[in-house]
Amino acid sequence: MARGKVQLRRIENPVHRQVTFCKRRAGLLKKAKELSVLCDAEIGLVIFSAQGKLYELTTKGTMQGLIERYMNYTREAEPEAVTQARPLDAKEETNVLKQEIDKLQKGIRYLFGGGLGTMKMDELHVLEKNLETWIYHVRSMKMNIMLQEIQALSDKEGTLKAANKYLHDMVVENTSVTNFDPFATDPLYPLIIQDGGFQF
Amino acid sequence: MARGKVQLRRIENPVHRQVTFCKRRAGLLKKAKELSVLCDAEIGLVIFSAQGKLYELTTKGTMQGLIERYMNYTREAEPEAVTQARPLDAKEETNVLKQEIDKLQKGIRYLFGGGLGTMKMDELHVLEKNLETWIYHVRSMKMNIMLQEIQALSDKEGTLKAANKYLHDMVVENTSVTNFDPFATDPLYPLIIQDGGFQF
DNA sequence: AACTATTTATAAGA
DNA sequence: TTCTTATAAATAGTT
Repeated sequence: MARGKVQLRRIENPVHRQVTFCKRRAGLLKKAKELSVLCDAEIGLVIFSAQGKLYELTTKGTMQGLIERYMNYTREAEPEAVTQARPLDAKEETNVLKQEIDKLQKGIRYLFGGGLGTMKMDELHVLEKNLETWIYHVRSMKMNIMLQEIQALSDKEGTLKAANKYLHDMVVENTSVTNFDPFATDPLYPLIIQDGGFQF
Repeated sequence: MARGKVQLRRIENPVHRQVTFCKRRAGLLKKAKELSVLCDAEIGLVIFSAQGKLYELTTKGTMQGLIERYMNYTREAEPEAVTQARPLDAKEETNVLKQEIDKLQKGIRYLFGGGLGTMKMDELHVLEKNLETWIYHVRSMKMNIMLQEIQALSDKEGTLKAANKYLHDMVVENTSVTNFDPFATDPLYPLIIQDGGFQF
C-alpha cells in the first residue's frame, strides 16, 4: 500500500515475504484490537506463519474460552439430532456422541464456574451418568489397544519361532556332516528373541 | 482514519458503532486474507459482535482443524505438572484441581478431534483416572445434598412433634376444665403434618 | 529498524 | 446499507 501496488499472491522472495509478514501481522493485530474496543466485539485471531510459529490475540477472556463460545455457537446452528427407536446409522451416531460431549462439557463448565456447589441434584445425576459413559468408552478403547498389542506380539512370537526352528535345523545339518555333536538334537532354544515392552 | 482522528475507545452512539463495526469488520477480514495469501500463513479469525453474532474466517482448511492445530501447539508449550509427596495446602490443592480439569478438557478435545482413536494408551489411562476422580466428586456432592435434605426433614419433624405436643396439651387442658372428655388422654396424634417430597 | 511516497482504509455526510 | 470523498493509517520499497 505504498510505493507500488501489491499483487494478491504469495511473495516469492523469502526475505521480502518475511518482512511483509512481520509488518502486516502487526497491522492486523492492531486492527483487531481496535475493532474490539471501538465496537465492543470479542475477537480471536490465530496466525500460524509459514514456518509454523504461532501468533495469537484474544480481546476478551482467553482463547480457550473463545473456542468454547465458538463451539457452542456453531453447535447451536447445526440441525437437531433425531432421536428414534430404530437403529442409528453412522452419521446419526456421530450426532448422539456430539450431544453426549456437549453434556459433559456443560458439567465441566459448572466445575469451572461456581464449582459443583451450584449444580442441582438432577444435573449432578446427569453429569455422573455421562462420566460413567465416557469411562466405559475410554476403557473399551484401552482394551482395543491392548488386544492389538497382544496380536502384534503373538505374530512376532510366531515369526521368531519359525526363524528359530530354521536356524536350529541349519545347526543340526551342519554338525551332523562336519563332526558328530551330541548337543545337535537338543530341544529348540531361542537364538534371537527381542520383545517389546507392554505396559498397562 | 478519515475526516477526523478516531479515539481508541468504545463508540457510544449505537448507530455509529454498528456502521463502524460493519466497515472495519470487512476491512479486518480482507487484511487477514491478504496476509495469508502474501505470506503463506494459516489464519483463523473469529469475531463475536456485541449482539453475539458470529463472523469467522479461516484461510486454510476448517476452523475445526485450526483449533486442533492451536490446541496441539499450546499443549506442547505448556510446562509439566509438578508431582509432590507431601500434603498440599489449600492453594496448592486448587492448582491441582485446575490441572485435573485441564486434563479432562484435553480428553474432551481429543474426543472432539479424531475421536478416542487418536489417543495413546497413557493418555487414555490419564483420562480414565480423571473421569473416575470427577465421578467421585460428583457422588460426594450428591451425598451432601441428600444429607442436607435428611437433616432438614429431621428438623421439620422435630418442630412438628413439638407443635403437636403443645396442641395436645391445650386440648387436654380445655376439655378437663369445660367438660369431662374420656378422649382427652388419648395418645399423641399428628394434628398438622406437612412433608416435602424427597427424590433420589 | 527508519524513512516516505503512495496506496488503502475509513469517518463523516448524504 | 451503500456511495462519496476528504483524510488518517498502513505499508512497499528504499536506505
